[in-house]
Amino acid sequence: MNQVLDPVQANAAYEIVVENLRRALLLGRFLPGEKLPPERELALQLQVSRTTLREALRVLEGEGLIQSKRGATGGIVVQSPHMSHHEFVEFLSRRMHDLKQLYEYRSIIETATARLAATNRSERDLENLSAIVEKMHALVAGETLDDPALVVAKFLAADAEFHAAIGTASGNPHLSQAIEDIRASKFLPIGAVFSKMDPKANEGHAELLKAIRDQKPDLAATIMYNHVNGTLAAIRELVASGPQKG
Amino acid sequence: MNQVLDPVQANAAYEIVVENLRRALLLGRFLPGEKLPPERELALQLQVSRTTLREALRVLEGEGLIQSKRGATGGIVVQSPHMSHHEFVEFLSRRMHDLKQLYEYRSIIETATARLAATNRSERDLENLSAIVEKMHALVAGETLDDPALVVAKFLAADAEFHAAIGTASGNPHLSQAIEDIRASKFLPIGAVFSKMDPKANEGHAELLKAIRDQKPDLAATIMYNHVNGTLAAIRELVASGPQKG
DNA sequence: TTTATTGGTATTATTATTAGCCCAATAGAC
DNA sequence: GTCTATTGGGCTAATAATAATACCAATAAA
Repeated sequence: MNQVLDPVQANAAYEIVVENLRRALLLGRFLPGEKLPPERELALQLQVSRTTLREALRVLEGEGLIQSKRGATGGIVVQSPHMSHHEFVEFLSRRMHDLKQLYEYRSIIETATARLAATNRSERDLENLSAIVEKMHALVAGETLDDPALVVAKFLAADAEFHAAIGTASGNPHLSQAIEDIRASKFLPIGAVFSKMDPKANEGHAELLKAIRDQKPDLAATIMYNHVNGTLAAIRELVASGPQKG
Repeated sequence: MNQVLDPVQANAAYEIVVENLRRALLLGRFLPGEKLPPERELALQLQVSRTTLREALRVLEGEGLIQSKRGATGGIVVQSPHMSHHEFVEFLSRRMHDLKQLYEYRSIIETATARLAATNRSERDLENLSAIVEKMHALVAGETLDDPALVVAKFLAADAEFHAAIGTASGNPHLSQAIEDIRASKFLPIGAVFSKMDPKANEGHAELLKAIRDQKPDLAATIMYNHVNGTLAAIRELVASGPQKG
């Protein structure tokens, strides 16, 4: 008999915890500077022992995503991403092939989702989407008031929420899941290009919401297509212009 | 802090093995009547202990997918599916809501994949696809010679291969993965409706191959769309007509 | 009858995970 | 300044899952 079956890799519990927490961090469910729940509470929520949780935390600490501090005001603090412009461009150009494939996939998924959402959206969906768009608008408007890195992080978290909400509005859980998976992909640096394209991206969101509210599937699909591929174009531009600069 | 994180479920090793083997069986990598490799060899391939493997085998035996026999000519024998027509219709109508969502998703994924494949296919891809179509043609032609249930199983395995090959031809691994995941979904009974629609489905495959060979993306997409939704329509018909019959 | 091949079973490590306890640091309350 | 509450850090013993190994039982062909 041929060698038909791949070895199974029995994931250690702490590895699963790492993936779980990393996903939450990448989706912006915890912002830089914020603290995660105390270890004892986290262990309860995740239903693992504190030992196992701590093993996972050491991994994430090694990756620079979190940092632990002892004491009454201590805790598990989320760190902000830390790549220099040069490192980031380097990272992007090395991953360009994978990124193109990921964005091709993302474009397919999210375009179809937007189209469906325009048909199936409920009033509740529209309320959610409006609230998120307003939140992003406020963020962009008040940009100078806060730490810029934190504003970007908040904007990205809201952006993730927005796309997730469109997934919900589509009514198809497979699409929702796919959107979240793409977003949580370790190599999807939607984030760091946003300093360049905040206003435009936010306009796109407002247009998209309108198309969904007006139940115009084709228009919603077109806007989403341009939105996603606009991000990819921005990445390409960055990579093309980067090497000369730095 | 709000209850933001879901409990992790540390999958037992034997559970992962179950999923692995079940997926292989659902994808038709082992046909009914065939034997899996001996336990000791399987354990080696999967890189788990024989104890763990056997635990997994007991689960699959419980599900009626395999059966173990001792002795020199014994082994782990793959069983054929065993639902009666009535049970099957019952199963389908209970799952109709999930099925609609799954097919909606499948339609999106596979239509986009066919479109890309028509552009990106290599000569090697075309050879693969031709070989599979021919194999299916031969199966349909020689239908009376063999056990009909086995012919259906072989046809389904080839069908899975065909769709997977289009995924490969698209050049996008995310789409390939999605296609395989959908196919392996426990509740996708592509299988049992095929006794009704063999010839038509096979014609669709030939047309699709032609469109991909001629590099006509829109045509390939249209054919795939009709192909997938034709299957769903067949399921709907079955469910609609079933209750009166049985 | 022998022998090779297979699944079935039992025993004993080894390892991962849990549960529980106490220590060390930190900052606010008194 | 001294408590006190809260946090992460570290240790140990118990438990459960998994692996490793050996041997038994059935089967059929040589």
